[in-house]
Amino acid sequence: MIRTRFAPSPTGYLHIGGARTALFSRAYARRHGGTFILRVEDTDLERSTPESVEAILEGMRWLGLDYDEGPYYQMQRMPRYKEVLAQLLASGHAYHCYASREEVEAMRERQRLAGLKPRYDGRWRPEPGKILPSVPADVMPVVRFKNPVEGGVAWHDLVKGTIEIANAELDDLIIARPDGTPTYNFCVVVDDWDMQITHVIRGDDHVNNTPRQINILKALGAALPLYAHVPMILGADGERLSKRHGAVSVLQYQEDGYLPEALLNYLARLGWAHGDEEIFTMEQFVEWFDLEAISRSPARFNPEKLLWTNQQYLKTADNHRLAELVRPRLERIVPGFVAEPPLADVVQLLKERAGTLADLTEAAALFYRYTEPTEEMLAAHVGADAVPALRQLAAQFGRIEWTKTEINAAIKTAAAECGLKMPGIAMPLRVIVTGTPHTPGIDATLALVGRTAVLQRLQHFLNNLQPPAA
RNA sequence: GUCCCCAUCGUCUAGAGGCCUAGGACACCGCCCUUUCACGGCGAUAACACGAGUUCGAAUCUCGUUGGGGACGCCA
Repeated sequence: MIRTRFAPSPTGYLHIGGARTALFSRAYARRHGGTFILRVEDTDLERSTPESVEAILEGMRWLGLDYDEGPYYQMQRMPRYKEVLAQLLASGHAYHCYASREEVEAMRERQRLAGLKPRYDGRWRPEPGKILPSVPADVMPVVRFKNPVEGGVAWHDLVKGTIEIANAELDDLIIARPDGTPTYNFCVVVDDWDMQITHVIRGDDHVNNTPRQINILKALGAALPLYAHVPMILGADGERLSKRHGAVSVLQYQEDGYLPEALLNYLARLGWAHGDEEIFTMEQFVEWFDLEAISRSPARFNPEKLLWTNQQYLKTADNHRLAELVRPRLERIVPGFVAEPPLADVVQLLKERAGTLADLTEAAALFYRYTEPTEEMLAAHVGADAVPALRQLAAQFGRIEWTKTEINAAIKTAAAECGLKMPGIAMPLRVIVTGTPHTPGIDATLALVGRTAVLQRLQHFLNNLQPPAA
């Protein structure tokens, strides 16, 4: 039975890198009928906040990344960690270290200066026949894991292949602070062990933690999970993705008007591919997903392709769903918003031309608030030769059946009778009725704006025409 | 600096020795469609980092170089 987990630390929002890891982790479990677990790694009291927990859960919810178990919270598992800690101490796999923080930092500084990798030198590590320094009275010790000195650690990474690291590269890491609270590498091990995680799927930045965790697992006599390290997401400049590159929070994309399935689809394609497939459903993704197919090198985040992906989803999204997504946005920008014409109809007309819900909202606003065309706009688009046709239409529009087809017919007739080509009449109408030169097809637009408003605006324009200079 | 990992169009990628005069997608450019803006259709430009091997044959295997990313916390 396959069990995977997503283990974010609540020190900020859910970012897109985390979301992708969660997506992969979940897809792998689903693919194999396994269990996907959410575990909140909140042992950093200084930085973890309940707001972050909520933001992460909210992000997962929005994306539809549901889980089968959890959320588990590490802070609620303290007794268990302390128990295992005592076990490790008792078995001689861990020891107390009284070196002060300053002392260790000085040690690291010296090593760095000497061109070495900064490592704890094991001064408090007990060895047969070794005499330890005398215990200072005023220092509370940390607990260090007694890492093997000889040999190395190797594992077959499911995305990267075999990785091998010499134990000589590792040092005795701190697994508990002076106050007794356990640290990350230790909690992860105990959790993965207790929760019987079979596949640890996580970001590339954890590769270096893996040998340490394997060593602790071995000291505990625990079975080793399989590991899969997925490459990082980089910004457009190839640097590690950060706020500097624009939105990194999943919820920011929600706010910017992206559909969750579009974001997920884009994220899935970042570092993973199934032949030439670009747009696919979550079901297909789960069916096709395979850890071995994940790319081994980091990928750059490309906002333009995300936008395109979103557009693909917008085009085929259900009108009523889109209407409900656009409604609150419209309410924000149109005072006293009333959904007449029906939002679903407006959305149907506009969704093919929008990249985001924000675009869609902006375009839809045209049907719910009217801004009179500026003088410049009129000068640019409404020639004197259009006036007769406009007069004719003002009369005609009152009589016809108010449908796209009838409106279209009336416009064509008026244009023909007044010797105008389509743009010669469509543009003036567009500008006068909507206040903007960019709208969908004029017939469909007028149909939705409604007969009353169209006639009123047209009449208003005609009434205000300056009489020709006599 | 030390260790780990990586390397195909600008970007995301297909490619697991001959199917590759390297395919798809985004972006960019051009043309078409057109009632404006879009959508859409068609087309063009564009890549196997470099150098040695192995092999009848290498984008695909090996080594090196260069470049990039990650890690080196009493953060996770």
